[in-house]
Amino acid sequence: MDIKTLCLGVLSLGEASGYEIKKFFEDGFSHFYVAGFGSIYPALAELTREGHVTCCDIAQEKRPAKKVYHITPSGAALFRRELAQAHPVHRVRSDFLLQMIFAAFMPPSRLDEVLALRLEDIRAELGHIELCNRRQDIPPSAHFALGYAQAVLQAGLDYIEGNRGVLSVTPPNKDAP
Amino acid sequence: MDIKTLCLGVLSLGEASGYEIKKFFEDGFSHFYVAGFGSIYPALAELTREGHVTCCDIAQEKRPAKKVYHITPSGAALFRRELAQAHPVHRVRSDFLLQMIFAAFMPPSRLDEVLALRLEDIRAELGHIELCNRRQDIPPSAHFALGYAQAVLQAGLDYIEGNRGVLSVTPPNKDAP
DNA sequence: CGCACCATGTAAGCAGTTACATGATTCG
DNA sequence: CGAATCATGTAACTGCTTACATGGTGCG
Repeated sequence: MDIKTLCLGVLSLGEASGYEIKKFFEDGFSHFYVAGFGSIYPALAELTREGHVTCCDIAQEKRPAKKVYHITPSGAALFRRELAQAHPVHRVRSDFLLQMIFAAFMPPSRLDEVLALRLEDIRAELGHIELCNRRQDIPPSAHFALGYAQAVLQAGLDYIEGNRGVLSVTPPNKDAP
Repeated sequence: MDIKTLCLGVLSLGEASGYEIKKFFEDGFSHFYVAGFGSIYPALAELTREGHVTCCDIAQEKRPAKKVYHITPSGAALFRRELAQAHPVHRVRSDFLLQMIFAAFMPPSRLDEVLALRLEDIRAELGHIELCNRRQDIPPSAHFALGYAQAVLQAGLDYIEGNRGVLSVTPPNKDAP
């Protein structure tokens, strides 16, 4: 699923501008998909050229004009075809886990820092998801996706808290030796 | 962490050829890192030019000659610096969860297929990890990373099995209306 | 006899990120 | 008064994937 398909997906839920498409993913789905303006705007331009979406310039008071995109029947058909074909890939690219493999080459204080940073990130993402779960403008199945992300993040959090002990080669000295 | 750093990491555990570096990640760590030959070989060549690794041509009987790489002190220092700097990013890019958001645009049979494919992938990865966990040639902290991956995969599996019901918009008709 | 494994490398291509450019409004 | 939000876009860059090229060994 490339970014063009993703734009078609969001637009099949309703009209939106490029800016709003980015926000759609940022607010809650950022855990499993991130896209920048540098990808979204060119994708929308191409989809327009291909006739899969149409575009209306909307002037606004007290803020910049925006371009609102609508999906066309050809776009909707393309999106369904894409959904029917795509293999459900789920790719993880974790510098964190890579760092853990090589934990022995880090000073203990740095190891603590890395774990703290990861826990912080997980907690932030969990908070994000909780907020997003209250949204009414997303399809019911999106809550399934959010629940999945939540379950997986929580499992990671619990794992770190329960097993960080195995990383410290030198356990905190019990008492006077 | 780019691929050059990763190669330094593997070589700081012991000498290896490009082929063996790829296998190191493939056998067990493929869940959170994948690299192809097209990345590894050029990375090793560059590290050699920079003096961070050295290379010995080793002829073998009944199989092709291989190039065994050794890390140099400058390479080891570079790797430690990299470990001390890198933010522990953990990025997920899931077509599967994206497809779930838009599940309403898929025929029910296709939805079943997608879920089955995902469950299959998870089970395969869990099996992979279990095998790798028995390896003796990896540092103890690598088992922490493997355990993390295992916990997270298991949580995903349980979530799908426990919550796939919410995806079917049309519950099996109770009885005659 | 074909396929998988061992083993290395090059070159083209692509998807996405980062940085740059612009500018009004609103909030602390 | 600086920062964040709203809003769109281009261009360079980069890091990785894919395909191509080569060739012996061993298994079913």
